[in-house]
Amino acid sequence: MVSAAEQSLGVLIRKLESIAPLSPEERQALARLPFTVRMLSPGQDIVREGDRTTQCCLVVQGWTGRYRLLTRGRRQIFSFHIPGDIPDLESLHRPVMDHSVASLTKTMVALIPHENLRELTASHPGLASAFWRSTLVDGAIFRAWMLGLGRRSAFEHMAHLFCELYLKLRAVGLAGDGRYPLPITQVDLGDALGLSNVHVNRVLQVLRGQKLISLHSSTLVIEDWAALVRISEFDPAYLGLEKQAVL
Amino acid sequence: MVSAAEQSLGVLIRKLESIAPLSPEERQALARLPFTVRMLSPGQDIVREGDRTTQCCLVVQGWTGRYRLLTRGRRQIFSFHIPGDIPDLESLHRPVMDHSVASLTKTMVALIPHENLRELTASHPGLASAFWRSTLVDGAIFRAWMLGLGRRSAFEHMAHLFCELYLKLRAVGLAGDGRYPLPITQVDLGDALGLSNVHVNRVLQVLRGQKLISLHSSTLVIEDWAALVRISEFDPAYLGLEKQAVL
DNA sequence: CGTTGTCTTGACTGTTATCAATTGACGTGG
DNA sequence: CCACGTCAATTGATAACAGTCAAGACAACG
Repeated sequence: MVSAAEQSLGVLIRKLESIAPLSPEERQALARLPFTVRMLSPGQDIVREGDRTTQCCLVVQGWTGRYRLLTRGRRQIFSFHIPGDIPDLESLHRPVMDHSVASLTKTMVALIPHENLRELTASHPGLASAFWRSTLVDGAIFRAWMLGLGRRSAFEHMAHLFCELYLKLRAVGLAGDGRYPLPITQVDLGDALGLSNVHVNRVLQVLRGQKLISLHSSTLVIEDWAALVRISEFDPAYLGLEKQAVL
Repeated sequence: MVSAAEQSLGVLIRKLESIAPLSPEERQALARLPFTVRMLSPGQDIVREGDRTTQCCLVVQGWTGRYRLLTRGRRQIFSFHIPGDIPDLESLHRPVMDHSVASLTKTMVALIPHENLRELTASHPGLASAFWRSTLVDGAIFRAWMLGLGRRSAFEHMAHLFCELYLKLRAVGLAGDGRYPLPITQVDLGDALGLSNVHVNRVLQVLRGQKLISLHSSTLVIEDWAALVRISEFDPAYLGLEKQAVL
């Protein structure tokens, strides 16, 4: 049996190792972090726009997303966050949130006080640098999404997202063999892609019809990686991952 | 007569002061930076996607933008950068560019070697923090643009951008009195907003027709700030500026 | 076994893109 | 000073992509 705190530490280490190798001292320092674990059902806010935060939130199980709302029920999701991610890492330097973070699935998060993260990064510059690089990769992903929102068709945009998610999940061991769990609703997908749920549904049907992907019980199977990459003009450089054969 | 290097220092100091007050020591350290000045005509690339950089680029005069291209001539501009901004500051930590930076107008830039910036931030944590905050604000602006690209109408989105630009320019003394220079083409505006140039033109006509703005010889005049804020649901919190009366 | 949320489908609407042509502004050189 | 060239802005006509509304099917879960 693995305790929740051990699991939190595990996903965090796995994520950081996907950015840079960790020294034994760095691992020990991470192990001393106090993780306060919380379970969430889908659709619960973890932090809200306008909140002044004093802790960060590490995703341990499930998916979360950052988002903002507009009038008339419009929502834009800015990013998906998977185990190992710290969606509100920026709150360390800008404590007042300009957006919200919510669970998209059943989720386990571990809360870590800013204080402890500050000590950690002050005494371990290598970890500070890994956290910063992770923030910059998030920024690169924002730009990739902007390109999709502004200039790709719904079809290309969705194909691009599925490529991105595959590499992101695989980097932390949550995908492989051309498949991964996609535990979110079509509404969430639409709010990330800037599309209506109806249109998401139709575009998914085309992607399946063209044998690019298939979906069975919330598992996405990539049936034709090369075609997905081609039509969405996907170039993985922005994700900052080590080069690795894809399939 | 002000030398180009003095002018570079001036805009940089003004920008940093809009983020955090500077100590005399910090000013002196900034003054010791070597600025290599370059003049550019509109539409020239400063750094290109894929480049491995060894210096950063400070905008001294004119506007620049970050962008990426897709097939069929599609372009998405991710951000506008005005005097005082360092569009490729992130290259300090991720030297391989995942997008390009280009001049949008006649532009003066000052190049600063990474080396010198690293020395500067290592010996002046206050400056390091100001640079990071600036990077995080850029990230917040990305999210604001994503919201516009994904979920606002063209009309709302453009109104929102005009509000944002007013506050950004005013923060460094380049706007005031409800007006500012808007020296870019409708094509550039469209590539930032995810719209065709034709549609940009038509939306501009509506904005003028409703007496929200007017445009004379590349000067944008805000005729009805309150209405712009209302229709675009503009909330300036994300820009990280000090509170200040708007008009 | 019914309730609830999610997915799916059809019909229709609307925003924005595309294509093509014209007008306008500005700088240059004769 | 005017003719010309160039680039940006504007206009009109048409098409395409994606949204909205409404209803029904399906599936998970208590």
